[in-house]
Amino acid sequence: MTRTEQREATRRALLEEGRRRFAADGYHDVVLSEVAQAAGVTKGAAYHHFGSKLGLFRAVAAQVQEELGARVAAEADRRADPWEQLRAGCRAFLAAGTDPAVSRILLVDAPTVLGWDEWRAMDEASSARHLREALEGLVAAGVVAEQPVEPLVRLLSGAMNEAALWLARTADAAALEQAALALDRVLGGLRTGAA
Amino acid sequence: MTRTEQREATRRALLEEGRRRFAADGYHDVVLSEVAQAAGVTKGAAYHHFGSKLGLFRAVAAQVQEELGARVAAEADRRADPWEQLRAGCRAFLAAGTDPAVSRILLVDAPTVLGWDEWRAMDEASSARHLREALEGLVAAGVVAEQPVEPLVRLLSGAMNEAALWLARTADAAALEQAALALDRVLGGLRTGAA
DNA sequence: GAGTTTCACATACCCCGGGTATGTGGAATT
DNA sequence: AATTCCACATACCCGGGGTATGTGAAACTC
Repeated sequence: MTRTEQREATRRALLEEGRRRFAADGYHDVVLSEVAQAAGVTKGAAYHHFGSKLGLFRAVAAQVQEELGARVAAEADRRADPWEQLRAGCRAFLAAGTDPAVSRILLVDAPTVLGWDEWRAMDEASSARHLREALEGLVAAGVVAEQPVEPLVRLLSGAMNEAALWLARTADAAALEQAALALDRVLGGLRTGAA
Repeated sequence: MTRTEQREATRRALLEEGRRRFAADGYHDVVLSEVAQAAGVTKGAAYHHFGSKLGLFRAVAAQVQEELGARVAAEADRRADPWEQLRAGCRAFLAAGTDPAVSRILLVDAPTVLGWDEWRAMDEASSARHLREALEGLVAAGVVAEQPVEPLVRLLSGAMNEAALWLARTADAAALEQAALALDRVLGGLRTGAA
């Protein structure tokens, strides 16, 4: 095995095992040497690749965040109408909350582990950006009333984050539909010709 | 000084210093022995009163939460109309986010330190309860469309939590008004005779 | 293709800080 | 006045993040 191959292999193994444990046990309860051992290497490898426990977490969170953003975007792009794209994206996000990797890592631990500012920057780079662009497009198209988009993005982002966490705890299948309907009503308040 | 007096005094001192440090530095970066020392006692006192570092944090968070709930309720009670009460309460909550004790302790650290379930139970006992009762009242009065209130509470609670954190970072005074207006639009979507 | 360099780790160690077990002195009880 | 009680103080343990250094095999040089 060539060196770059080996390097990539251990890096992936650490990332994978870290993701599994961070999602299951939370940042604080994960011990780095155990992650390394389960990945077939030692703690030294983890520090060589990620510099610190926080570094590994950051890499894991970034990966999960990217995947989530892609999933939401993909679901939105299956619709033609911009308003339906927004709705579909929101629903996809809510559904994604059932994945502990999303709920535990991204929504619960990341803000306090990475700090709120870095977390927000990370969120902005993926899922929040889609939300912002969708809203800006709707404002430009006159579907949503002219207004500063930034506060709106924060409100909706927070609403969905919390709702996703709530859904993750309530195994009720009907809850997802209820939350989606409630979100529809809330979003409906933004439409210009709101009925 | 009598014993119960002394007991209360050290307890209050620890609570006060802990609150200050948790708000300023975050749970992880606070070292318990330093809190105790600044409070004029030793680590032993802290363990005697609160059992663990987490115990102290729990007590601090509960206190902040209670204060916040009272503040929001007080602001709401200054209005007569139920709909205006809801708006006033929401605005008061958003404004409260500038206090690091609220933003850092309650909104950022508490969910991951106490666990999301305990955090939610705590939130429910104070601020979220007011929101639920307000919404239930409005539904009963026919102002808000008949629907499951639970998902709605989660959505709005999350929206305001995140918005409060955002406001805490943007020293802009206009931002609060923008966020309040955006919240008005979102809430407006819930009214039955929505215009 | 032997020697040299590089580098991806492994090994051994440090040390901070949460937690615990036990001591103590003064208030409360009898 | 003697005893009990209890709110702490003191001394200690130890898990786990971080670091400094060693090592062996791949990659490069001539």
